[in-house]
Amino acid sequence: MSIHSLHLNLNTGVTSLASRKKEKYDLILEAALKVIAEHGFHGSQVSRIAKEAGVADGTIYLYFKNKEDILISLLREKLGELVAKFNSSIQEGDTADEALRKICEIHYTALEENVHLAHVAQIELRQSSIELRKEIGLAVKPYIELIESVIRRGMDAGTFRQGLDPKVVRLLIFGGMDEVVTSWLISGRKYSLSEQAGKTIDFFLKGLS
Amino acid sequence: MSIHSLHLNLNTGVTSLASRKKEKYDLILEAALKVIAEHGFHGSQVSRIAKEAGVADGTIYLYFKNKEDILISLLREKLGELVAKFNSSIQEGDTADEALRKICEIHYTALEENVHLAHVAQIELRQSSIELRKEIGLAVKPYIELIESVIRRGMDAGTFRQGLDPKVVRLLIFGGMDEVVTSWLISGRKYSLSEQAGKTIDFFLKGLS
Amino acid sequence: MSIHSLHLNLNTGVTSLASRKKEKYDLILEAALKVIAEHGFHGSQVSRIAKEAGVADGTIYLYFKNKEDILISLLREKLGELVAKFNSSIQEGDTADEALRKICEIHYTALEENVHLAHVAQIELRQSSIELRKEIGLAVKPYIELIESVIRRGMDAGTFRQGLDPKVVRLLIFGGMDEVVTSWLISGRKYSLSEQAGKTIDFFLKGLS
Amino acid sequence: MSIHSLHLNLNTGVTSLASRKKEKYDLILEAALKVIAEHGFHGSQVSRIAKEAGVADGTIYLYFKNKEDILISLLREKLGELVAKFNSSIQEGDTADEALRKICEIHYTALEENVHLAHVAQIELRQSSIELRKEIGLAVKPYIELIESVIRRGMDAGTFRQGLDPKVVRLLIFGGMDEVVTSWLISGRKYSLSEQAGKTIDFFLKGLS
DNA sequence: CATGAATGAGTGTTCATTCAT
DNA sequence: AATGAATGAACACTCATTCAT
Repeated sequence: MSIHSLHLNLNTGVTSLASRKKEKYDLILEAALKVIAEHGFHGSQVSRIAKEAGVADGTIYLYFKNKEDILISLLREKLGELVAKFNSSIQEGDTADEALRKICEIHYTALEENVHLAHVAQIELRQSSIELRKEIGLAVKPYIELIESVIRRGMDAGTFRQGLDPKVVRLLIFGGMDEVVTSWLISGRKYSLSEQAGKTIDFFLKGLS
Repeated sequence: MSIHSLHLNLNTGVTSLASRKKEKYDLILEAALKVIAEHGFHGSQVSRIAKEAGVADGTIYLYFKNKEDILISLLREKLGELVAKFNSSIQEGDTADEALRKICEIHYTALEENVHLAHVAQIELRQSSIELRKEIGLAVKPYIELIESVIRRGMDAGTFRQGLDPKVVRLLIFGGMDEVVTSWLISGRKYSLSEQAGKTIDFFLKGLS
Repeated sequence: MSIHSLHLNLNTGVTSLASRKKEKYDLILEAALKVIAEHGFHGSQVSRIAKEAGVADGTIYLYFKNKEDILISLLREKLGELVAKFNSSIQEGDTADEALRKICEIHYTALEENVHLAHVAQIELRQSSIELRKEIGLAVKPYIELIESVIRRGMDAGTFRQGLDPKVVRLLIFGGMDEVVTSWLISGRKYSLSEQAGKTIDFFLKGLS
Repeated sequence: MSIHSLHLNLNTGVTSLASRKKEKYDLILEAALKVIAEHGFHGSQVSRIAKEAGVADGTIYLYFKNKEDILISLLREKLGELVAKFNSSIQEGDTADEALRKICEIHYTALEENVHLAHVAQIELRQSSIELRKEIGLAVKPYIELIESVIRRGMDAGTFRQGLDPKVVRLLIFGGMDEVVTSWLISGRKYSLSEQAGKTIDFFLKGLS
């Protein structure tokens, strides 16, 4: 390392190397989110994301392995934030009903408030290769497991009836909500998504009969 | 057209010009189904589908407008068959419970028995352009409406409770089943899909509580 | 052979086999002229010419070796008609001046009266392969030689001055008229082409000085 | 690094980013000129031009919008050079005769000395689409207007006779020379083109009579 | 003679990724 | 670390021509 680079390091002394790295990393992810939401999956060339982020094409590859890595990272980061929000919202003392209601409300509200993310998560990211879809599955898993844990808690507490298979029910709940969100998006968001939470929970809790 | 030619058409119904045309049309669709299921959406070049069908590349374009048209046609044909199966299975006298149970059982069984179709419908076709996705939506609509009609029938007969919003419930039911199928596929089909129908219906009918 | 096709033969019984052949040959050429003039060189697929002529694609190949052969034949026929028109117009007793004036007038008038032919000859046929261009050269040759013969006649008669090189002058005359026609076409035919004949001949006869 | 390369570096020390960009731009144009002249319009695939220029296919598209853009640029550059040559050759004090003589001599000499250019300009470029032909027309226009200005100058000075229509005469002159060049090329260049200039001017100035 | 379904060679253009600077 | 010019593999689609009927 030369004196010149040392000098540069002194200049950036206030922000650590790690945080600078983190800054540009986030910059690119935010750019990717915006570009994909605006131009769709097929209109999201690496060069366009780089331009939006204000960096050179090559710079992308200093922070991400390849294009797919950008998408996977994007999902992981955003979904991680969402799961963190759930965890902080669901109090220890919540009943299973309350926890499930919160999950559904946060699910709908978070996507309603962040249409970009909703569009990318529900529409664009699903146009990806098998490898990417497996990664998406991994990223979604913690969320599905969160739902399962709530179901188990309800069954243990006697709030939910016995005989349910939590592995199947978690899918039915996640898939149901997922479809409601996609349908809302495709409709052109002509109604309030968060207002569907009541009906959704009502169906999940009491079923058809 | 004379009586004679009409008569001939009846006689040669199996190998008329129209049916030969139909044959090659189906041949290509079957090849497309196989190739997409095997090699994924991105590995399904037109030339590969042509090779699998045993026809020249150019022949594809005598039967389909473009590559996307193959996929749309594929979905329309297969989904049409499925909806026909539903309609012929659901008897007039069926209660809403029975009808919903049949829908779920046919949904799971049909996809379990035709893994190629399941793979294409659940994984590959979702990686398509917005235009294609709209077409898919149109193709799926009759099915979702079938579910809605069963819900309404149940509510009218007093089998299902009042206060349900059929527009939301139909999404929760379709989305739930859809997620179960996708999960089964991604798991590597390590368990029986059709055996999940009981638990699924149980949840739909009685809910969690 | 059925009675039906026999009946057809009776209908065409008045025209000999040769003339029927000739008829379809001409039919295709007329169709080609129309299609090329309307849709341009690149829009003139063999199938389109066949459709315009009311015959099957394959029928074209019973009368012409290949696509290029259609174009060459087209030019030969039409240019042949033109040269015949010249020859019948130019009287034995005409002076070279009069003959040249007639050539120019017929050249301009014929193309003005047949815009289709003009378009194909001046614009479309020049977009062809080298082989075709050589053929075009051969087809045009008799016409250029006609011009040369008039020049020689004028020099022999003393009407035209000595020292001219007929081989060069014939090119200058043909090229000049050709450019005037093309320019008129590209301009959108906003003025009368045949009215340019006077000025053209005036320049050819007296030059600039 | 050797003295030789050092020497070269000194020589090319002035090469700015812009000039290097210009270099590759010219490189591709020169390659296109050579390839089109050698293999004809239809044998000039973009990949062949790239190979001849020693660059990758994709590189072409960093400098040119598309294939047609290469041809248009080629014509504009080369014709621009030619017009510049005319302008610098024709002195203010030249009489119209002298100016016209120079135009004809440069026209013939320039094309005789650059057979590639001659071939492309006279034969290949004329096989292009209507859009391209319009571009060609635009590129040729300044040259035709140069001829017209000389004619007008001669008429004003009394060198050329009155009553001429400069708009028609410019076409007759340009078209005449053009045909002589094309004929020379098609003949296989078996005689000297530049030696035809005398006869050509002689005809233009004095006409036939 | 006539048909027209089938053929399959041929190519301009995009864009993820690299690497010399 | 950052750049961005250069790379080159990959692919849908057209259409002149053939040939079994």
